[in-house]
Amino acid sequence: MDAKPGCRSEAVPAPAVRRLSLYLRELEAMLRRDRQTTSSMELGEKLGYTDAQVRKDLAYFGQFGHPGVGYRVDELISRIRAILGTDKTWNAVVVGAGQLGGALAAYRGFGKRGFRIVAVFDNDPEKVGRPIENVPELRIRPLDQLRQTVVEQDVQMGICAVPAEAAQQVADDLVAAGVKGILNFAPVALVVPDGFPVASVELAVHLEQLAYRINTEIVSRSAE
Amino acid sequence: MDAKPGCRSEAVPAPAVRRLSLYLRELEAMLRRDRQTTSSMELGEKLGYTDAQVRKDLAYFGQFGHPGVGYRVDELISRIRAILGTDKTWNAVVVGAGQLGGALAAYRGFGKRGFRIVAVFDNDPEKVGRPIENVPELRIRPLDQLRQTVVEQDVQMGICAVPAEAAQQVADDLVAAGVKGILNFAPVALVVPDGFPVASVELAVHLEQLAYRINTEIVSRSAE
DNA sequence: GCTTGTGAAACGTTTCACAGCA
DNA sequence: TGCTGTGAAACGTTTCACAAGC
Repeated sequence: MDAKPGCRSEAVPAPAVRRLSLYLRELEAMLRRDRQTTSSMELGEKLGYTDAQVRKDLAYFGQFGHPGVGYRVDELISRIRAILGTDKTWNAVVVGAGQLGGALAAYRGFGKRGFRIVAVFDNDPEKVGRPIENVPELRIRPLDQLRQTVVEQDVQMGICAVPAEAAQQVADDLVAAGVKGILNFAPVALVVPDGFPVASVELAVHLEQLAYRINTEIVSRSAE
Repeated sequence: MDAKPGCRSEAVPAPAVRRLSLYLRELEAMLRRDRQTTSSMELGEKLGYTDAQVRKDLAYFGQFGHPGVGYRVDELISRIRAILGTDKTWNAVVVGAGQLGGALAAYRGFGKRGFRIVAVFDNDPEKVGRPIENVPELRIRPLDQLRQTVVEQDVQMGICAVPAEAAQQVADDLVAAGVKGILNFAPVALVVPDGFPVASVELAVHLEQLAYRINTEIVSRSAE
């Protein structure tokens, strides 16, 4: 993706890393159903990938399988967690205490995967001091406490849930406060230092992709 | 992506379609700043793509540019909207009136891009009848009214914002009710009829990708 | 001059096919 | 026998480079 000078890129494809997260999710579901082992074929089928794809993805990181047997579910879970870095807990803050920010701060899915929201920030004086719905221990703080919180609570990630107009300033604040990566929900391309990790969740873009696919689906159906 | 038999795939790469949405967003921002024209290079730089990439993406759909001049902003906006199908309004329903569902139902970003949330559903009797926060005209309805609403209000899309355990049932209900595509926020791989459009927003997966990138970023920095 | 549109080359990813091992 | 791990082939996407046009 971004080949940096002086950095031997032993290139793990970004799509492979993304799929790793999905394998992990399926494996955890299998574990809940008391499955002991699985195969590249079974794992792939559930997610719509070929067996070769699954094996290749895993092979980028080592040899986790047992020929003739498959993969031990619990073992593979540990390995993938270690690869993704979610074998330890990550601390994150949410900036923006609107409805989306509130929902993200309260979202249980993050906790289940090793992420903890330790604080929520907003500059609206009306909101500061109020607790997050369903999470009374999280009270909304003013943005000028951001840096202090990041340092004191060992925060590595910032989640940006403010309107587009405010997002770049929030990104600058988060970078300055010392977070190591940003998950951005605002519909703008953030400008950050070179190589700084940003992941963007484009809610409207996903609907647009869906609209496009629905239209072309209909077109190709009628052409059959 | 999915080559169907009997369907001549004149193959527009999926990544190209995704970028189209991002170009549209940048172009709309330019329009607000009263820019008349732009170039593939300017557009690409804002989003981190090469000029050739931008031109190639657009070329899949026709010839929109003016050699020596560039692209007229308003013209390109109309063209991209027509390609994506967002030159007309799409109606969508949200299923799941938890905090995430409520936030999505109230999210202004959808309306700005041509999507209208016409109803919100939940089976919790405590929630049924209550209005969505900040959107008093949206009252939560029980799921048994789903099909009727889809038909009567010409709903083309369903947004699934329920817990993982309930998501497959909701997907089945949405397909049966007649929606043409699903935007899924639950952390499961939905099983739907072959070729049925589903887009998934994996909130936790994005954080995991970020965790991975933060870890490898640090590794490659210290290796420099 | 500058910028698009586009074949051709370069690059990256996925699939194939099979050796090797339980 | 069954399944993994992996080079090699196939495929798809991005970048290059330049002819054509304003």
